[in-house]
Amino acid sequence: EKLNSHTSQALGVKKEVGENAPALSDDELVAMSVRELNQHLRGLTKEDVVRLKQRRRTLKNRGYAASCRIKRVTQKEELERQKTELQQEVDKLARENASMRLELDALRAKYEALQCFARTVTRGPLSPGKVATTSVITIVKSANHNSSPKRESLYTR
Amino acid sequence: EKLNSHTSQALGVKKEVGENAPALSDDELVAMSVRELNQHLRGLTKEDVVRLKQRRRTLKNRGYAASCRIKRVTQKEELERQKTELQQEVDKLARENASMRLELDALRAKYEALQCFARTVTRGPLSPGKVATTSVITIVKSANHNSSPKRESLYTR
DNA sequence: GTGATCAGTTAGCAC
DNA sequence: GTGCTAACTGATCAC
Repeated sequence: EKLNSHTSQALGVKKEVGENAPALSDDELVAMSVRELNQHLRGLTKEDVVRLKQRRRTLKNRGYAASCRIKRVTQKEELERQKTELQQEVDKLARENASMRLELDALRAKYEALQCFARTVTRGPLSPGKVATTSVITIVKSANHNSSPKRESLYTR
Repeated sequence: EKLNSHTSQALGVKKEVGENAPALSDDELVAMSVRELNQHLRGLTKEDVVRLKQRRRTLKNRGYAASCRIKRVTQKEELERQKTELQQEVDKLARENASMRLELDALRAKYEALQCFARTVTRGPLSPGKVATTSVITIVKSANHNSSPKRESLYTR
């Protein structure tokens, strides 16, 4: 917005095109090496040398400020990116967690049912097998309705 | 650093203490309401009025710039805080996940062991009712190997 | 001397 | 007119 439209005028940099100074542009001046700069400094007033060096410094500073702002923005974006990434990981883990919990509950129920069945089988080797079969079916049904993990754990340990 | 040490001088604000202008300080001027300001404007040159208003505007802008920087820093800190929070949540969920996976594996092992046991037990007796019992076990067993929730539901319901 | 960053200033946008 | 913010500047620090 402010841009550098004024610096070359308001800063009072001389543009004596009649001399050996070929009216350096801001871009040229800022890109110049110190060696190159010194060549352009020949035949200039000591005051002009100071002014030109100061203009160069100011132009450099302008660039530094720009990269500073870019860096700031970049870092902020990076933070937000990492935040999004972490949030996705949280979601993924939470889903895994939930499905595992379901699986665990289901397996506990099945285990419990099998346990009851095994108990009845080992307890009554003399009684008719039809009774045992019927009891297993009943247990499987009740295991489906009972989905509380806490009470189930009493049986599995 | 630069501070406001120059503003009251370099900006050329008149401090005619001999008149009815009591030499406003920066703090006073910036805290003043428009109503109050107008009272202090009485008897001043139109030029001075403009200058004083401009000084007020500049002082205000100085404050705005400061709060803008504070806001920027605060937001960055907030982002980092949220990031840390999310990272902790990830760690917590990952731990839960790992322990559940262990629990699941352990339970699967126990279940399989019990299943083998039940199989051997039911194979022992020679009564005629065993055919029905064996078939029930077979159903339960196939439900175990198949850990997909969708297909499992076919057996548990 | 170079690069980075802070505080202050200015321009310009939005309300 | 008020508040905010991008760009710029000068001061200052670290290397």
